[in-house]
Amino acid sequence: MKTGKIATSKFQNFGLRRDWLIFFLCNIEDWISKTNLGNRQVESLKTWLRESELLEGDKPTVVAKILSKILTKDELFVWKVVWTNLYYNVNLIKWYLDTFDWGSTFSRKDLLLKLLEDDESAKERTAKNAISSLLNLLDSSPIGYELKIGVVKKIGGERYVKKIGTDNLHPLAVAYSLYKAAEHMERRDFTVSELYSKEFQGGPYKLFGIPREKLERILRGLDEDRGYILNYSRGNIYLREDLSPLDILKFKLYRNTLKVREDYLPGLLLNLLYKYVEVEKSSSVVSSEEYIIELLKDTIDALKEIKAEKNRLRSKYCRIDKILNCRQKESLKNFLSSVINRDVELTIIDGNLDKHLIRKKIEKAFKKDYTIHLCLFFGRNEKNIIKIKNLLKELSNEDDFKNVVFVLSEVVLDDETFEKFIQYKAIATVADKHNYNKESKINKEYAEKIIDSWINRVKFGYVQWFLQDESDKELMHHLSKKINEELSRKIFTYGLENIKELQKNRNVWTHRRSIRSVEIFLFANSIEDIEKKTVNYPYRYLREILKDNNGEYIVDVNLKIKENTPEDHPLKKMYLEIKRTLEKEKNKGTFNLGDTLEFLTKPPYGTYSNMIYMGAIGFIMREYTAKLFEAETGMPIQRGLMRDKILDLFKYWEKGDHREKLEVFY
DNA sequence: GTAGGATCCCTGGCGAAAAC
DNA sequence: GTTTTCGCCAGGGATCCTAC
Repeated sequence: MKTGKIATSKFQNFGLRRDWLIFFLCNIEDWISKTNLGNRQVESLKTWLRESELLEGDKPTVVAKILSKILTKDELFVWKVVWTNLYYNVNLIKWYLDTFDWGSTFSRKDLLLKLLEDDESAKERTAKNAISSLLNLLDSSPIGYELKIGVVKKIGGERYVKKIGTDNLHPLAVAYSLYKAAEHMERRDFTVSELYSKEFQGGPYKLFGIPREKLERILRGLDEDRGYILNYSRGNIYLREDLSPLDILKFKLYRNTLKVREDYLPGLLLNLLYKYVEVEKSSSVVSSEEYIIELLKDTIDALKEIKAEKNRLRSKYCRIDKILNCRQKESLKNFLSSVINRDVELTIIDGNLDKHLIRKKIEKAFKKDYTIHLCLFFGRNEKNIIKIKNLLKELSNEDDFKNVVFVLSEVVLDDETFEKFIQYKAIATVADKHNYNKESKINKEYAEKIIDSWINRVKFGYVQWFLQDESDKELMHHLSKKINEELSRKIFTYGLENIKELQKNRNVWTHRRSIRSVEIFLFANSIEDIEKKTVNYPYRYLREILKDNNGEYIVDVNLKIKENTPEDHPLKKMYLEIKRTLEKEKNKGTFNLGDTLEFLTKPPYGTYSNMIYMGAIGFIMREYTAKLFEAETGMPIQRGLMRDKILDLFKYWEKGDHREKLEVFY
């Protein structure tokens, strides 16, 4: 490792994020050409990958190639290897692990002050950048929130880190950390006691905070594994001379290929056996024939029970939407809507359902007219995918579903994943019945992790989308941008998203009431007036309502829409349609403004309560100030009252409240 | 020695969230 | 509703490294 400086800005303030590493490991040969990260992010990721020993120059290393194969089976193992490598290559990580004790909590400020104290040459800004990278790494990767090497929490205005540690260490992760330490310390035998000393350079305690008792159990297990990995006796660890850290990774890869068989050994059965073996070891009872028959009877009963439970669960979880829990559904929704300005409503549908059931499900799925309606479909195999594609082609062309974005994941829920999920669920249920609470909990977690890992593959895989007569293939993590920039405009043809500059800021799209936005446009006397009132963020984006895509105003100085403005400009279109609709109400007596203008909330307009739409309606309703009268009082609707009517209008559209206040006449 | 690319570091704009 | 603060991110200059 390079000696000296701890503080560094070489990570550009970014941490190594889970999504980044997964994306890299899924595309190790061509990740640079496929990535949509910004230039500084790529620079940061490259640095993290080099320091993690996954890149050499711009080429993936053997370690990267092995980890890419382990990733889908055991993602946490990958992070343990990365963390181990970072300790030896990044002064900042080494400093963090060497300096702070397990179990302690410290604020961002504490970290900064300690860093400035320990690295006197560091400038404050550089130290801040370094801490920023470290916190970002802990906050956005499983190193922090799953391995609990630093759990980041915001208390009040400040971020705090709690260095908790984990005892959930794979034996081979322990072995890897020991062989890494051996490489750096140039010796191959250690004592457990020295692993727990402050001076030891790495090892499973320094890196992961594993309790001694748990570590000793893992070491005994490794020793009993025919001494392939290491020998352990009475607190002494002897590593093999002919093995390197890389060999441990190869061993893990080999184990993974055997894992399919292991998975079918029911965990509950193993637990039962361990339990009996422990009893036997601690007592002086010699196994009798009867005892063994009794033991086998119990285990065979357990196997039968698990088998029956599996059959029951296969029908219970026959549909993908039943397999996913709320958190997993939410995670997919957040992923798919990450950069979409409008709210998104998502429904997840199993493509194997009958056509009429699918139709019914979609009809019930969406509650609001102004949101993006997303239907995410999953299949079970390639043949299935072809069938679903044909179905979606048909549905997307139907009039009832012309505003629904259909998305089909090309990553299928394969039999292997499904069976593993069922296996763990079945063991958990049986364990629960027999009051093996710990086993039940562990197996429930395994089942969830199997699906989490599959969701991960889905997120970085391809999808086929269908909207009206169009369809295309896209990486799922690009779909959100595609919807925001293209598909949303296809649904809301006269929505304000058609003004490109308005898409640049999310705040103005956030669902909220904004009296000021209404007032800015309703009360203005001239364009200068509007410009003056929209100087500061976020209001400055609102003036774009009055511009076209070339940045030219579509209104004259007196705020009249120019004659030559194309009729498909969203604001002009809304203005004309409102005019046409209200004209019809002239001489007809009292009418309800909310009902009459409700068409604006649906496609192709998609009006809802946010800063830009409230501003736009404020602008359009200028025309009717003092021309409309309130039914209840007979009073003319002047500016102030018009503002209140507009606020009521949005409330009525949203919640159905205040309808009576919207009764008006000409 | 020099050119050009890679890396390191500082600065500041912007958006989102928190505080007022 | 407005102002302030914090974190994310990019631009760009300085320095280091490497190939010629």
